[in-house]
Amino acid sequence: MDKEALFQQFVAFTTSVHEVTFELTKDVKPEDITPLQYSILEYIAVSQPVTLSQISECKHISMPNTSRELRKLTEKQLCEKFEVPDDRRKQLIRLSESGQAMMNKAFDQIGARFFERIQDLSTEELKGIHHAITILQSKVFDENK
Amino acid sequence: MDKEALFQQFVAFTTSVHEVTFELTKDVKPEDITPLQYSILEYIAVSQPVTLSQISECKHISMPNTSRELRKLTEKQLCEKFEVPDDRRKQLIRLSESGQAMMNKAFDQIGARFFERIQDLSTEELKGIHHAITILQSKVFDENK
DNA sequence: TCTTTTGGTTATCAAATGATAAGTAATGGG
DNA sequence: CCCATTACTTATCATTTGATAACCAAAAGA
Repeated sequence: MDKEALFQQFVAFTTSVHEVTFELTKDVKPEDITPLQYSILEYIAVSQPVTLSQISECKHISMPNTSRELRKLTEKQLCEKFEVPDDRRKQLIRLSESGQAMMNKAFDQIGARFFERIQDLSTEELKGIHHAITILQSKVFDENK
Repeated sequence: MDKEALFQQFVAFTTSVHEVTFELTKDVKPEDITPLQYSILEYIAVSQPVTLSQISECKHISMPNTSRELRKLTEKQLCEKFEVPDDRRKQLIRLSESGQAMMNKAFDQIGARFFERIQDLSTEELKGIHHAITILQSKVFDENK
């Protein structure tokens, strides 16, 4: 097995993934939201409720900057902070109703483009894709190395 | 075949890919080079020789900004511009020797991390991965939809 | 030839992001 | 109870990036 060739293929593949996700998500970010803020909202949408520290760590943003962006997002009424009873230093973040609506709309658009992209594939092929993703996810892109 | 579930899996997968590529490439960008400049160099490295317009289009950077970043890169002696005989408006960009050396070093580091990541896998598993990437590349992440 | 288009440049400005220092309040461990 | 640590905030500054206008020269088309 030629590992070097596999690496080449891997690099080309990740490039394609970045390019395609760019295509799928472009223009879905609503007006007056910065890319960074959108990516934070995306993370909250998937993982809520989350703490500031979690956002900071997972998105690789320093705590001061995370705090700043989150203030802006709450000012825009897109998410809300809740105190957590057992540790009054922490705060749990959730999308607000309008924030949730916004992200639902965004995901709908992305989904529509995704379905368009796979529309011509047979059930067999879709199964193959599901299987391929499962393999890669578990063997190469798993978080714990 | 539940397309909705496949979409969920797809989203989680692309997130993992972004995360892993971040881990693989972090700290490989040499001092005094901005992220944007690094990504341009990466593109040149893979696709050289390229024109300014190609960089602009593929990396989604406006021509003025592409021109600016490229000027900085040539000032840093990391790439070189060549005139193209049959159309004197165009310029072909290539990595300079030191630019090539820099990118080789970066790719070596990334490769080392990649190999570490797959070191415990059997030949069978590696073949499976190769196959999985081939499937996804052709059916989902192909450029022409 | 005249005009339009293409490929690229320069200059300038605004906005987004990153980095750092300093501070508060709550928690937890001795 | 004291001290260190955690979670988060505020303020400030530098850098990076994005966006726009105005420009030049070569090429291509009528």
